Amino acid sequence: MQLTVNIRSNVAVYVQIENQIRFAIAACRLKPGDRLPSVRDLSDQTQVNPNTVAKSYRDLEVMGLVYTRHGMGVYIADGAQTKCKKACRKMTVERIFEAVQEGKSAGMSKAELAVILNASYAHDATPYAEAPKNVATMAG
Amino acid sequence: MQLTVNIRSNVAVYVQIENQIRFAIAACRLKPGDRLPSVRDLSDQTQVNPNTVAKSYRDLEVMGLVYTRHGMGVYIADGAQTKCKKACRKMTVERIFEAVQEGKSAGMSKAELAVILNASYAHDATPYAEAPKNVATMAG
Amino acid sequence: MQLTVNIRSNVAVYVQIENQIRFAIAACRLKPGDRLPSVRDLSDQTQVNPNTVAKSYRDLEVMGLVYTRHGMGVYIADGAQTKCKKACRKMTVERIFEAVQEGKSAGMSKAELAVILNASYAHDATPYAEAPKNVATMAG
Amino acid sequence: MQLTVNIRSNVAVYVQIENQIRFAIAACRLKPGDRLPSVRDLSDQTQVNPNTVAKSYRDLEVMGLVYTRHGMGVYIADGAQTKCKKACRKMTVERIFEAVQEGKSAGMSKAELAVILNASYAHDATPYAEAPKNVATMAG
DNA sequence: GTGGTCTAGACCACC
DNA sequence: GTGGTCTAGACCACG
Repeated sequence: MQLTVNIRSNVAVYVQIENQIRFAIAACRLKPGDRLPSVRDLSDQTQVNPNTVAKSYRDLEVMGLVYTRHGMGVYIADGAQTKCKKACRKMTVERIFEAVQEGKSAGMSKAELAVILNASYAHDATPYAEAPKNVATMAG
Repeated sequence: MQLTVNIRSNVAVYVQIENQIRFAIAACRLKPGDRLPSVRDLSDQTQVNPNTVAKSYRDLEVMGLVYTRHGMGVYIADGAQTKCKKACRKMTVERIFEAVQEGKSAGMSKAELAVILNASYAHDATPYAEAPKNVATMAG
Repeated sequence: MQLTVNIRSNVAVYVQIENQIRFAIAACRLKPGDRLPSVRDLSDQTQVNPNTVAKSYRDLEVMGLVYTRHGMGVYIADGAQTKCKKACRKMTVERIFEAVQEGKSAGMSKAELAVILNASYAHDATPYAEAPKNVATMAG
Repeated sequence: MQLTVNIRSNVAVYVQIENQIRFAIAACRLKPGDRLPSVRDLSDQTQVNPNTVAKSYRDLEVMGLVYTRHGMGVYIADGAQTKCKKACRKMTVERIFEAVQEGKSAGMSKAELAVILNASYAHDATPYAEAPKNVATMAG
């Protein structure tokens, strides 16, 4: 389980952590029973304040995606994948929907947007990295 | 020039106003020399505090998209469209890029994402409205 | 008496009018007894709202630089030159002082500032026009 | 980082703050990565309302000179010095240019203006203080 | 603790 | 009538 955090992103740090874990669950890179890195380890690894990591874990527990075994660590809960897949899909739909509405409103064509989507999909990026320039230009 | 504000959106009100004006400029619905509605008028129309509207107008001025003639009103600046088109496109590219990376990371296929994009484009929404359910489900 | 008004200047229109008349008095281009253009003529000539021109004339009268002969027009007052020269000099001193303090604070040398002054003086501009690029660059 | 605000200046308070920071960046007294004083601290120190300070910081962010880490503070951005130096120089050039045009128009000689510049440079003032009388008179 | 947003209301300057 | 500035205070989100 490798997490990356982009401090300069406009997405809050704790949300970045939560989402990466949720995506990993949705994509089966994390399965029920798997153990998450300890707060301290993840904090060291990502250079993020331990309080922030703890908040992410707490939120995930509230969502019912993980459970804590005191003194043992934090584990993926049963049924997490089903919940995650639904939620992740909804989130992605909403974000694409918003972006598309904006693009339309600014006069962009459907074809143009499709090109951007394809170029984005072709690109492999660490989560929350900035979009590379060629994505923007190749669709220009 | 008709603006709508969605108080329930997670996007800040003043950003909603700024963006709608920027999109309008990018799409030539507002041209250099056109006058924006007065702060008070827009405030009345949208039920938003005048200070908030003024904040939007000030930001647009800092971006060089509008200029103020004191006592007269706020006007679209020369060259605003060029600046806007670039900036709006970049913003849309970034948002789609992020959403696609998230979707990929959660195990969604390119075809699936394309369907969402098409469904979104087909839908006519007021800016900053929530995505309608059928967009999510029809692509499900 | 030829006046020019730059709408895009950050200096208020009525101040631009007042100052140009004051400078003209200080430099003896306008002498006691000379008649100013009528409010209406100046308004037509400069495309400025008549109220604004009238305000300028009123201000100048309050300063004791002009006097109004009802139905006849507005005339330069006796002793106007003495008053103007002092006031104009003071104004110029203050503006240069402020600009120099700013330049120093931003790390500019005295020599650099002197070059800018010389370049500015060499240039003949209509009042309140933007500084031409070569002034900025030749001192770079 | 010591800031002073002159309430009696005709320059808006928030602009005074912005400019002092910009000059500090241009002169390398503030470097990329440095943290600005917190909004509340600067507010206490200068006796200015926190909203006003926040407005300055926001504007600087729009200009790309600083970036915000939510909950952490505001930091000088990479490349800020280059942007600042250019902008500060341009501002100073414009102000001197305008003042010189005014002076010329009022009949002042180049030598006279140079004397004022030298006297101003020799004087050490806190930002936005009024020009001391001797600057005006020594050049008289 | 940090900054961000929004409201409310006062006062000023310009046209 | 127009926009600009500043204050005051509340509430939220982030770390």
